[in-house]
Amino acid sequence: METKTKLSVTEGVTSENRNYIIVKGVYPLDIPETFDCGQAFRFSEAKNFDRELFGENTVYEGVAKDRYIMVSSPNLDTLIIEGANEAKFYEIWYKYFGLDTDYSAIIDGIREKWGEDSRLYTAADAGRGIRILSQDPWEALVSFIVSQNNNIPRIRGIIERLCENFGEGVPGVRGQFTFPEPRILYEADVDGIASVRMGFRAKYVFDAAERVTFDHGFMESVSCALDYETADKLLRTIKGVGPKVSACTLLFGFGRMEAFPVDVWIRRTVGKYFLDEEPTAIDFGELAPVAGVLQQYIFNYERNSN
DNA sequence: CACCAGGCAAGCC
DNA sequence: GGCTTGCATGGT
Repeated sequence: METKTKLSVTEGVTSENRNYIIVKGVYPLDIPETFDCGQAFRFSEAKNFDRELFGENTVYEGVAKDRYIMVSSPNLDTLIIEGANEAKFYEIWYKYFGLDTDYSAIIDGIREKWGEDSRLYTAADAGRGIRILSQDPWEALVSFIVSQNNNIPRIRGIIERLCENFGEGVPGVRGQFTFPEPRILYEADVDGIASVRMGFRAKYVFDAAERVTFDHGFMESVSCALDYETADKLLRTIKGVGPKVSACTLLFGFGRMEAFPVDVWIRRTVGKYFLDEEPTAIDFGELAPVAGVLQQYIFNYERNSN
């Protein structure tokens, strides 16, 4: 599902002397939907932003790949990023925002396989601006360990405190921090990690930090594993990483689009989508390689329709 | 004040 | 192997 349409990138500098780019041809991409659907915890709506550049559109800000950016999507075909030039866009953000994947083809595929009146197509259509972000694997691993038996607002708070306490300040911006390196969290020990009020999850994050710090090939082994099952088994040798956390880490951090995280929402509603099939035995057909995208449409739709 | 939150490990049988 | 229970913390 490689994307075929060409993007057009315009770059410039704001009156505040910040780089920006305007990318056209990104259809379908919706920034608020993408950052609010529970896959990333460090981007939030910006209150102060350059109205000359962004107008009255909703703007999100945050740190990814150790860089601070402000982003908006004035329509589903346009992406504006402040804090990047064209070279950095192709080097970092093109992949981060999933622009190498043809989401129109996925949504068309859903309509063809399940029909226009199906609940799955309704969910996909409603969330058609969602994209699976390609996040840092270590950040994704820790974030989804923290997510277990937890709610999204509190997950965000915990991750924010973790970065404030153990990350590094991003040069040139106040109050923005990088995600802490494994070794820093290992050295902080369980008590230090627990100080950001993540409760029983601190010992799991410590176990992950210890593993990644001292087993240098670990993340690479997960990344390079030929089949999904091998990567999944490796991740689950970390304490606190079960099927759900592993699937989310592989989907959002390692780019394994075939991962299908089964959480409470999926378990509760799977029968409305797939005729009482077991979540682990769903027939995705040709869409199996991107089952994670379908999962995200369902998660988003069910969570918002209450 | 119970109950729940993008689950999991440990302890049972 | 499958099923039950406790878990830190904060929001409703």
